[in-house]
Amino acid sequence: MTQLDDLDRAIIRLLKRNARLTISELSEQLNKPESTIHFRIKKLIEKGVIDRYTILLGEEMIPKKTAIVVIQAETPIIEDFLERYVNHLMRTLSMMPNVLMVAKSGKDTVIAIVGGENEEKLDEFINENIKTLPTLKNVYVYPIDKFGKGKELVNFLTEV
Amino acid sequence: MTQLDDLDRAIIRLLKRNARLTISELSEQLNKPESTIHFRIKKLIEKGVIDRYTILLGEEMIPKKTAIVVIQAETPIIEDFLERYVNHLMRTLSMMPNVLMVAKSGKDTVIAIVGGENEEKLDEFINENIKTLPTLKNVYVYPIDKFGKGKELVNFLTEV
DNA sequence: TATGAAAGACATCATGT
DNA sequence: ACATGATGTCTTTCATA
Repeated sequence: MTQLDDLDRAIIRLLKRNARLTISELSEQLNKPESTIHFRIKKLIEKGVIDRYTILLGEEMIPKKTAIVVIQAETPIIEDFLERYVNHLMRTLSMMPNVLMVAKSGKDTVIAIVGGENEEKLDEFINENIKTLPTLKNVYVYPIDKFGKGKELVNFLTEV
Repeated sequence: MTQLDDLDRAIIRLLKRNARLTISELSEQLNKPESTIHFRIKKLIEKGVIDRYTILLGEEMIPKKTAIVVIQAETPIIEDFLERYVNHLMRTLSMMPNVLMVAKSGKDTVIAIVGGENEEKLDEFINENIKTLPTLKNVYVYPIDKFGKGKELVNFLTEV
């Protein structure tokens, strides 16, 4: 594990908020010479602490309404079919542009984060494209009414 | 709503993968003049299509094990207490560094994405810090075994 | 590992097609 | 939408401590 000092953490926090801050701006805000900031960032990237730089899309590009959907597959008579079916389910869901995240939990459960332009279109998508998938035991839908933390995951996960 | 053309989308996709690409690199990869790329990016930022630039943390900084936790609050005798209690719950969870995301669904449900160094520490955290919260009706824990899409949300949400 | 200075690369802007 | 060139800013490298 890599040990970070205060300067490393300060750089990371500032870059998380705005990765377009120049080295000279960082140097000014943190009262360190440009070459030091440059050296630290280079090391952080080399060590893999900073993985990569990316962009977040703005409000007008992202779904206005999201929901977390918990999907449970019916246990088939032949055990081995379950794993294959759940994998197939994950691939199917992953391909849908409305589906922001897909994860597997346990043998028979798939959890997805789903987005839509508004509440109606989101419900429509879930009813027509998820609840209709074959061989499901349960589908629990948790519409998100308000984020308390991590709201921006939607901006991050949205594709164009 | 803003209408994007193929060039806009191509720029966004490349910047999502690597926001440190220079205008000249983008210009080369997309076979368009630098001035055009520069102009497009400027417009995309002005229009709010690109919200901001950020960094993702690497594997060694992020929790190795995550879980989605669905928390239902007990309905109190006095209706009005429920909203206050759920809001309090959200604030409490949001302050925990292990908690990557918190969202409210309906009147009595809070959903969180929680991370830990490994399965044992994650379970410990959930058992000691979440299941022990007062006035809960149910806590469903869905440990994530595998991501099918959106895996990087963990890199995005992790703080230092 | 930290720093200062210098060289080279880059973004930005204005102007014109 | 694209081309070009002028300008100032930023990154990167290297020598030194």
